[in-house]
Amino acid sequence: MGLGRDAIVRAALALLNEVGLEGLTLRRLADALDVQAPALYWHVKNKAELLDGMAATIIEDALRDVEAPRRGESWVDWTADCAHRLRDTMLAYRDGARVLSGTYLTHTTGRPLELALRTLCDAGFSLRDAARGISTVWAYVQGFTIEEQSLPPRDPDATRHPLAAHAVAELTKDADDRFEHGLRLLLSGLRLSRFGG
Amino acid sequence: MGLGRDAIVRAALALLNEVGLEGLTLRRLADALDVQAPALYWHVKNKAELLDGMAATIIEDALRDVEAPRRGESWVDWTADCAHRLRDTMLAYRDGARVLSGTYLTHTTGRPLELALRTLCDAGFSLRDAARGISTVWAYVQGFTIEEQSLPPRDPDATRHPLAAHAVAELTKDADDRFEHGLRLLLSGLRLSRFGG
DNA sequence: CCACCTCCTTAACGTCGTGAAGGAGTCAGG
DNA sequence: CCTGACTCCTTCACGACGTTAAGGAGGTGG
Repeated sequence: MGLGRDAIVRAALALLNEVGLEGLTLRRLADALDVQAPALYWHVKNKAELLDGMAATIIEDALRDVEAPRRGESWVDWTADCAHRLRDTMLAYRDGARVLSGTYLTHTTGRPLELALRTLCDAGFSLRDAARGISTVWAYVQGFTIEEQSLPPRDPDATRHPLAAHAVAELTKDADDRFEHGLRLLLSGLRLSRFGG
Repeated sequence: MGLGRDAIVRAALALLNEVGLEGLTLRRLADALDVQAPALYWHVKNKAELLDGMAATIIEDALRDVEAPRRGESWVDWTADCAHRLRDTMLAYRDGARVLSGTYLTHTTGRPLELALRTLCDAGFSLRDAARGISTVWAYVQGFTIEEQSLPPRDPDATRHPLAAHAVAELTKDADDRFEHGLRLLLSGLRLSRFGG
């Protein structure tokens, strides 16, 4: 028995939901595991490495049971499904998106990445365009979710910037719809670019 | 004379380029200003507020001299220009994108936001669609640039995931082209959605 | 001359990530 | 059964961090 690196990462993710990224401290984590703080260093090199492990775990949880598109499922819907899985899993943890911040989509995602590339190539994309397309979707998902998990926006001066005031009101509700809308925007652009470009 | 909040924020941005976000400490910043650390608290409430000010300054620098589209300039190119300005300014500072991380596009950006909304509305978008479109572009820019400024990706196992290996090789060069490519994807999707949707 | 306000200093507190040294437990070899 | 060696954890300690409290120097107005 004892700790094990995986148990530490799981406990860190659980603790993250209680105290947030700012409050995630090695001592608190050690407390939650009934252990003294330096004990963690036997299993984990750094706090940075711990955060890396947390990010990898989040991505893995999100994409673990992604399969190749079913018969009749378009690559557009398949890709949208992956994007939703990623966002949902990030949202499942407080500051989840910021934990992934700066984690390349290639961190421990060999299999899902391979699957996505194959799916897009089968749909007629060159490998290069498939790679760029996936990377674009990933950037969007991450950017959107980071913002979504941040503090709400300040209200602009409604008399000097009336459109902005309405827009902010619009943007503070219906996050799910907004995500879906932007995602479809991106994917329809991608579909449009499939041949030549 | 003396410090002044603005001088502090400027010095912080300069220091950011030397030591990075992790190394940006109030004591070091105070040193750079020939002052003791607690002196900063006369001008700035928190370190958090300082980071907020840095983020606001970056956005302002990026969009300060954006004007309404010139005659003959399409809204697509105008929007792409704004996106490039944002990315370029973020890239001008080490960890620039992470500093903006979680800063809504409405932070001290009343005027540029208003301009963008007006431009898209003039192009035929509803205010709602204009707001969602801009927010989508912003999410993409931020997500892309955060990733761009992070550590390079790990190489996937080339024998188990051959496509992924090629894709990663593709994604580690030509960041400018990749950014432009994804941006155009997004904007062509946006153009497509202009009426109905 | 004195009181006040502004802006800075020095001292200090609690917390953080992390390193060094060592102690209990297990287990293999003689 | 004893003795190392290895694993995993403890205790102790260090330097750096953000931040607060108290107070001093400089100017300004009564």
